[in-house]
Amino acid sequence: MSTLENAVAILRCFTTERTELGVSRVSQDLGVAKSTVSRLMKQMAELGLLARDAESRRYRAGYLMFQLGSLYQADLRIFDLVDECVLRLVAATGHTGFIGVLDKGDLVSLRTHQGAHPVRYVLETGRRFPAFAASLGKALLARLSDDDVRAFYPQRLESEFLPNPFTLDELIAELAVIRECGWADAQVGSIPGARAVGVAIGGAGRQQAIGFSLSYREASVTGLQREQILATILGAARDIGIRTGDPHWVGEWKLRAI
Amino acid sequence: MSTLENAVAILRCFTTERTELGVSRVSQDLGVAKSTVSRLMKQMAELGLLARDAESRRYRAGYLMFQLGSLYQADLRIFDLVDECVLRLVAATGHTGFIGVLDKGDLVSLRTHQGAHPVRYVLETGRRFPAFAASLGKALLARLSDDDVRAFYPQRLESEFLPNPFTLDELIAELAVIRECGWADAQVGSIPGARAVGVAIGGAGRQQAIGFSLSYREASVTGLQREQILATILGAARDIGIRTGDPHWVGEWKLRAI
DNA sequence: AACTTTGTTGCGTATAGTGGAACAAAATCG
DNA sequence: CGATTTTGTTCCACTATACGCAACAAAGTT
Repeated sequence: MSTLENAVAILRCFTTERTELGVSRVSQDLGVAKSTVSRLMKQMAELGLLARDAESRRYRAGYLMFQLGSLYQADLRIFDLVDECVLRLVAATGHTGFIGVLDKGDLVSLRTHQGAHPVRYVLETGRRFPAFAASLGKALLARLSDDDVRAFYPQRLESEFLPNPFTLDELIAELAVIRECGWADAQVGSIPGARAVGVAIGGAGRQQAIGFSLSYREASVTGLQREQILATILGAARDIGIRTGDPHWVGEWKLRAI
Repeated sequence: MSTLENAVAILRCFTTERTELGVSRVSQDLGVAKSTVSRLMKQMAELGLLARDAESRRYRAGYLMFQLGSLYQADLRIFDLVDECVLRLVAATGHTGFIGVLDKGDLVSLRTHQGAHPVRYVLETGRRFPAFAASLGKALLARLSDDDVRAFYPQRLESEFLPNPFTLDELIAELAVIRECGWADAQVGSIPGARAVGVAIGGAGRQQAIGFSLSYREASVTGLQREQILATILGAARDIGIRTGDPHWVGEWKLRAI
């Protein structure tokens, strides 16, 4: 395995919950020799990727990480808009909001805003799973060509997050519908009665699209409320889309019943 | 040079202004063979550190960067507080705010909030320079032991950002004063008439301290206003310090005339 | 004081990364 | 539209680098 792969793997060991890690821990998590991890983390600390607590001898995130994060946002100016928008929606509806992007066929979670409702669907930042198993994943996939999507997956689509498997052809058909109406919905994980609606927003050029979704419990939402949620999301997405010059949102879109 | 060093060097080539870069450009910027850069950037894109525009074949920041950025903030919860606080101060006073941390003897700029005043002191994120040449740099240094500080620098302190050089001993003496009163001031860069006041805030444990400063033009600020600025900054810093349990701010501090 | 647990250092080996040059593919230009 | 520059990839031989193992050191536990 290459040095860079190892370094990234080490960075991935850190989560928003586990913010301090020692050499041994990382070593056994990754199945890499302690010596290797020791040297590598030391080097990463020298480069600013990590910072070391002198007492506990454990590592934390380094300042460079922050700078890299700002870089991403500077590039993807949409993110600020989406984040702010999701925050507003979550405050207004009380449901949980997710923001994510596509990496090949996977959906990578960038941020989640917890809603006020007692039942919550927690999804740690950085978690990745098949895009076809989530609403915003499908919304993002719908922005790609069918051929691109086909390249990602086998014919049979299954996942631990999916209650019942379906076929690639069925997905492609669903994506066509999503392209028409601008939004996707899906069951959340394999939680019964939990659903989510997701949309995707791009930028002017060939900028990478970003998606967000709102999850709610089917039982605690009336049909009317559901339509309101959808209308709000679509309105918000359109707002952002127009501001960023996303061709998908400047035109008209067809309505679809929920 | 090691792979990791090269990779980080590549990441450093990106700035908030130059958000898209090609292989050739990076290659000559770093003085590394094109072949090396080509392979490395490709690999970095596969790992999510970079993202590639299929058309222009150039690279941008990848989603992983964002996650790493969130990680830093999750760890350094103070950052949110400071950022929000600086934003408020900038809005209230119209002066420019800087946020930064210490890396060895260098001050690394994490974020700047532009003020409303016509004359602005722009400092790109990620820029680093000697900590002794800036107000928040000195405020951060004051939290270290004299020995630690002495280890960073030679006896004679000079920098392009410093109007006239001074000695390490003088710095140590100044740090002692800063420790007493809680804040530092300095001329901004080598701009005549531009000054800044800076403070540093830590956390409960041995968390890395973070600093911020407000810069203003001496001519456009009366003595009274200057005192108000200082009082506001000190109050804000104390608020945050108490919330994060920073021992430097929970006690009393002595007043010092400006 | 014995015993985990955790991090660092040497060392031989083999792999992974390097620069140079040749090649391919765009973009630029006359 | 063909010539020329610019830009990115591939191949290859060489070497440096990063690897795992094992011994060691250091801190925390019992």
